[in-house]
Amino acid sequence: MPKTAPPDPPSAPDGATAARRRYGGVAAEQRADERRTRLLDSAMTLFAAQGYARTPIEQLCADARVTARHFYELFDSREALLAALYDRIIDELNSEALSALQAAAPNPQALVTRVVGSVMRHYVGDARRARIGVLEVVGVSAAMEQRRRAAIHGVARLIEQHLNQRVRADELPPRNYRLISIAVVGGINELLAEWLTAPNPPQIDVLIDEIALMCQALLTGAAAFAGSTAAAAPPHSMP
Amino acid sequence: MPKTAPPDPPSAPDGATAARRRYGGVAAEQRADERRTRLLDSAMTLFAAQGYARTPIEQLCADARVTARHFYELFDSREALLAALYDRIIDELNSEALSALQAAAPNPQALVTRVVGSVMRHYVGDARRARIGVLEVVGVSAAMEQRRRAAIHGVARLIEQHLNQRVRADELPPRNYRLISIAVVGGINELLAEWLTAPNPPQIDVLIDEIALMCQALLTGAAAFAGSTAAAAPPHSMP
DNA sequence: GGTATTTGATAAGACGTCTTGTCGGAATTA
DNA sequence: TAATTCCGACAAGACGTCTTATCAAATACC
Repeated sequence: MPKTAPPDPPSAPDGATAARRRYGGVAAEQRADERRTRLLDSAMTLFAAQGYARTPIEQLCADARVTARHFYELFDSREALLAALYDRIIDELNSEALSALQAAAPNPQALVTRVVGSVMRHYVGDARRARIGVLEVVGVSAAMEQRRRAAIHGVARLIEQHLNQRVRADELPPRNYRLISIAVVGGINELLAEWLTAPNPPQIDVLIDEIALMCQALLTGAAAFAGSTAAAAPPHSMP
Repeated sequence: MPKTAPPDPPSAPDGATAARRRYGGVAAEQRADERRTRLLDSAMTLFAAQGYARTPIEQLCADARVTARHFYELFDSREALLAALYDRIIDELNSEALSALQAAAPNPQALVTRVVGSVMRHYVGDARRARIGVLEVVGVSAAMEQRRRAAIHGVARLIEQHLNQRVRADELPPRNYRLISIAVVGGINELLAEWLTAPNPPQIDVLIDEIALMCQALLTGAAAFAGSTAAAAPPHSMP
């Protein structure tokens, strides 16, 4: 029985591309957005609670009340979901840092303390955020590592730009501060990992004070090296 | 045909526990050691070249000329092999750091520069070592992360002990330097990751100078904070 | 020389997850 | 009301790896 190919529907209902219908009173796009939001929320909770590696798609879908098919319409893979979540986390972190950096401060020391405090408090404010951003995205894949390192670069660049401002204000010797900035971000990241995994971590304020003090010490020491060896070193590559 | 159970061999040839025979002129224990060494060497090369995640046991065995059965006699899993390799790497790193720290130096500044230089040069001397120790062990599993953090703690403890020596010599204000030490190790680690993944990294000496300078700045700054806020802070927990 | 052990190689089962496909039913538009 | 689209649930194939079992050949002991 030669069954002829089904006739092409008249209005090209590709499902994904065209002519999506309202359902339950909400537009197709909005429904997709809601699913996406639910998935991101579930991922935020489940990835933080039991780890990314131990959270199968099935569980994410169940928690978010989304079917597997819809999941794959929104994300190519579980890792893509993690990447989207991480991007959101890092975007918020950068916004927080930027606004804190631009706020007025009586003196440079106070600015450092304030920025460190507000950024850290924001990051740790939602425990899930820090846990995912610091611990869970680590080592997932080569692509994810690249993304993570790019995020570190982003934050480091904020620091570097601020240091360059201080150079222009003659508070610091002119120099390429790129690597130092990266090291600072790496150090803070390590301290956060420490804090997150410690059995009975101290108050977050202890950590914040420690970080702020470290930054101050670094700045004080750097200012003392005005005529040092590498002060006029050429700009580093390592992009 | 009821085949009776095979009689227990008289001398308890458990294979693993007792009475192993010589073969090819070498003792059983030595044969196992050689297999173990070959596996560790192959792991060092393959994990560094193509990554831990993309190196199946089969390939390790083929490269090391060891069969899967022997692999499982020596290691419980692929991760156990990575752990053994990592332990070896970290042990060597600590030895290097310890001997560099105990060497005589004309002044404290020179000591820092020398220690940083020799440790870094050792670590990067074999590119496979740094790549595995810095990049590949990351995020493999919860157990592996714990091991990695323990290794960071170990190196940080060396730094901390050295700083406490300087406190006793009145070169630094008394204080708990544990978290700062951890942050320094984290920062260096991040710089190494940066260096290892950069498309065209600079000479390693550039990185070493940068790290040494950072340590100097940190020390100078810390010394300037003799009467600071957290100077007499109680010892942190976070074990 | 005969028997037992070790070895190397292959094969096959197990495992957990991803990914896609199908189905009836619900909601919507015409 | 009829046709269409969307939803939720289930299931089955695919995939890659781990892990164990089997077997013949090489080697050592008696």
